[in-house]
Amino acid sequence: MSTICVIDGGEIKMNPKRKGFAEVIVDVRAYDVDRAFLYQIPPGFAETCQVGARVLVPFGSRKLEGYVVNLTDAQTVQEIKPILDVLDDHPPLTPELVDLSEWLAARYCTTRVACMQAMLPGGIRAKQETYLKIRQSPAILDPLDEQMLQWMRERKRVTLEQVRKQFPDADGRIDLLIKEGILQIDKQLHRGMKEKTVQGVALTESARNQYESLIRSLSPRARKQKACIEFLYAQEDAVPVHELLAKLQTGRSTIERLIEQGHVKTEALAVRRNPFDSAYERDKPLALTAEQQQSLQPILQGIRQKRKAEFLLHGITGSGKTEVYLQAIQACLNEGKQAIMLVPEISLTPQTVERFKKRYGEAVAVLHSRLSAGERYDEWLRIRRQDVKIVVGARSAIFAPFQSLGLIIIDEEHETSYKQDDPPKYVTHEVACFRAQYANAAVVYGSATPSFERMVAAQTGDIQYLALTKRVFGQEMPKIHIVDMRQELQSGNRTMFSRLLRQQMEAVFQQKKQMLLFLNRRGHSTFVLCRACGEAIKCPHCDISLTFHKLQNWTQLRCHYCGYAKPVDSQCPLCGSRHIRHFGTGTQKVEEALKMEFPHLRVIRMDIDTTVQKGSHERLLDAFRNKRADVLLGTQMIAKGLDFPDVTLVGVIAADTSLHIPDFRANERTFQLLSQVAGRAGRHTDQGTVVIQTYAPDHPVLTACAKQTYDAFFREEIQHRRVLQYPPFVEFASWLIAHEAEPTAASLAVQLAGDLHQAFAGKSVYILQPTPAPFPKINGKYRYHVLMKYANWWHIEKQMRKIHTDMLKEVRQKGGTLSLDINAQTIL
DNA sequence: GGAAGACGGTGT
DNA sequence: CACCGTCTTCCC
Repeated sequence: MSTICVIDGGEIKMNPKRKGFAEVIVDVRAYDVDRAFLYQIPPGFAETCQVGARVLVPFGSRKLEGYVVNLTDAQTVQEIKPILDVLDDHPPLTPELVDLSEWLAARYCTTRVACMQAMLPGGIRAKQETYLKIRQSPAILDPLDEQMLQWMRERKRVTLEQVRKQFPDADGRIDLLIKEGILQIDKQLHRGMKEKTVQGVALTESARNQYESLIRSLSPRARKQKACIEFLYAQEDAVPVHELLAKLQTGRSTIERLIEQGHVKTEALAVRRNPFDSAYERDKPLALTAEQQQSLQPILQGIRQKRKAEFLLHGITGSGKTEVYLQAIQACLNEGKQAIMLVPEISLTPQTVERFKKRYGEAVAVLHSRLSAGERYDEWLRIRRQDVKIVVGARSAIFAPFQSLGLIIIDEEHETSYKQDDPPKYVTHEVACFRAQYANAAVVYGSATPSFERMVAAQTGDIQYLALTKRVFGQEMPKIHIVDMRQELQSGNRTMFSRLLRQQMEAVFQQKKQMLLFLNRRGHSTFVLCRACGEAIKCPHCDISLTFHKLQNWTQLRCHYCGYAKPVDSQCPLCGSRHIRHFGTGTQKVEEALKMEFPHLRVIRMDIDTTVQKGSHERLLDAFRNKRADVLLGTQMIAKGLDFPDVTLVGVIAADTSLHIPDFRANERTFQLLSQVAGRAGRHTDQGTVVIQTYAPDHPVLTACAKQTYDAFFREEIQHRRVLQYPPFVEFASWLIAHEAEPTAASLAVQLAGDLHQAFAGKSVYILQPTPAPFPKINGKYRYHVLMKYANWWHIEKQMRKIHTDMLKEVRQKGGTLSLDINAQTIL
């Protein structure tokens, strides 16, 4: 792959008034150092110390890494310390990404470094390790201390961390031993990830110049040495030493002799840690259907035009979205620009990667969580050097350091994984918009069940709507049955399998096909449901399910949204039935029931319990794919991205569980989820069957799902959102306070809510009552949250930032923690 | 985040 | 007033 490597600063401006000072953000995640510090640029670093460079600077009494965010001519009189070192050959951050980090920090109310760290591959930064050494071993020692010292003696180097882990309650004793001079701490800064190198060899200048005479001067017995020199003479660059030795069938001593004599020199050769084991056969673009063609055309225009353009590609499963992406990317490359392709981590399977590798070969870099730190770093470096044109990756690949971006694709746009859940808690599509604006690029959102946010934007014309309504190979969509579990109960079927599901299962197994059994359970927040009428008990104000709380000696139903609370009903408030109970069936329970009722079936269960081990996920899926089981039973994790040719039946045990999650998006999510699961059935030859069991068969989500009518469902549901002022018509921010003492947590939350009320009085900002968070106690800390909604973040940003910093101080001081989630995607 | 100074309690 | 644990401050 021959690409021109353009790193910014490749062309050095011959400016006589070169800026002599750098504004640096130090690599410390704390709010009071979240500003630029000024440093002198020593003449020696004038060329390398550019915006985006990673530098080493003196900071207080320490040396720290930091990032240059601006170059200036300083006017200040105060003493300015010099930069100590520039840490990379080329700045790891582009000027665009430096700007983006500033925007991100403001948008998501976080520190600048947190944003920069999110943009860089983990492991690039230096890591400080604290080692513990034994200075002296006194004869008389506390037996516990002796035991610890013995353990340390048995290994060469131990970190403080390791000792702490091994001896959990030894903290105080370690401090004491240090003070007594028995132990010593030794802090070392380890340089971050580097390129992997192998030893390479080449002829030295002098050997090359005097080649003829050198050959002649060799003893006739030194045949191998001669061969070496001849081989290296024919080589332009250094050759990895292991390759040379293998080629010439000789050992290390040959080459070492030549090195000693000064004929051969060694040099470190960078090698790529390549995560792909095989070269892929290349393929060609497929012929497009008329619909695909119609969708592709506007995207191509969008790539060519000189401003940002956004598209929503709404295509049913099997309608060939990926081929549209691939051809759009081709057009982008033809324009000399680069492309980012984002997919949810879960669907970043070898098959997905293969599709891109086959079309674009070495021009593709892949970034996902299963790469080793080294592989990830190398892939990132290939991007940074502009050696690749395309990145396929999960969320964080949105920060790929490309310099002329032409296209960003966000596939399965509606997936929740596009929100990062630690700071900066960014929403990927917003980052995409920033970058597209900056680079005048096109953004394509793809989904079979688009998020309401994107649909509304399409309606208002902010993004262009493109639809794929037909399957490429004309397969039938699966047939979806909704089963009324209330009737099952009435007819005396008290099991968790309806008669229809049972019957379908039998048929599937007789035909030696396979099935997925989906248990739709999320969160442990239990809601209360009437098994007779199918109603979940909801908050009278918020249209959100109430959550069942068990306190010491009484139970209560609570609204996590507004704080409304009432006692638990013993009978249904609507129909008076006593068949009322709180829900929460686990996968184990279903597995037991399956074994009881279908003892001959081979079941694979996939949930958090069976997939904690690394690689177990793949192992279980492989076993199922190889037909070593008839049923794959699981939660969300079996809903997405999987493609098993022999699955003809999908069963959903109880759709209600996700329907009644106390979140305004519950309906949207349930529809997306059920559509996704349904899509797992009959993807190949046979038409698939889907059986969805529910206590609320008339619920609009379920009727829409049965008919697969996304548009009608969207039109109806969006009305509720508009009336109740939920996103996308407003935006949520969610504050969370945690503290060991419940009253403190509660009072801090009340104080926060008070501050917010005061700051935004008279503005169209709604602050909801502080309530216990959905998981009210985690790790011994009581959690309270305060939700707020507003129309435009930038109208409240300054005040929010102030409240955030003030409150953070207050909460920290009292020993608690505070976190803030801007544009929260859920109110849980 | 973390070192260094300020602070405030305790003990001879 | 030295000593020590904890809280505050400052870092170009």
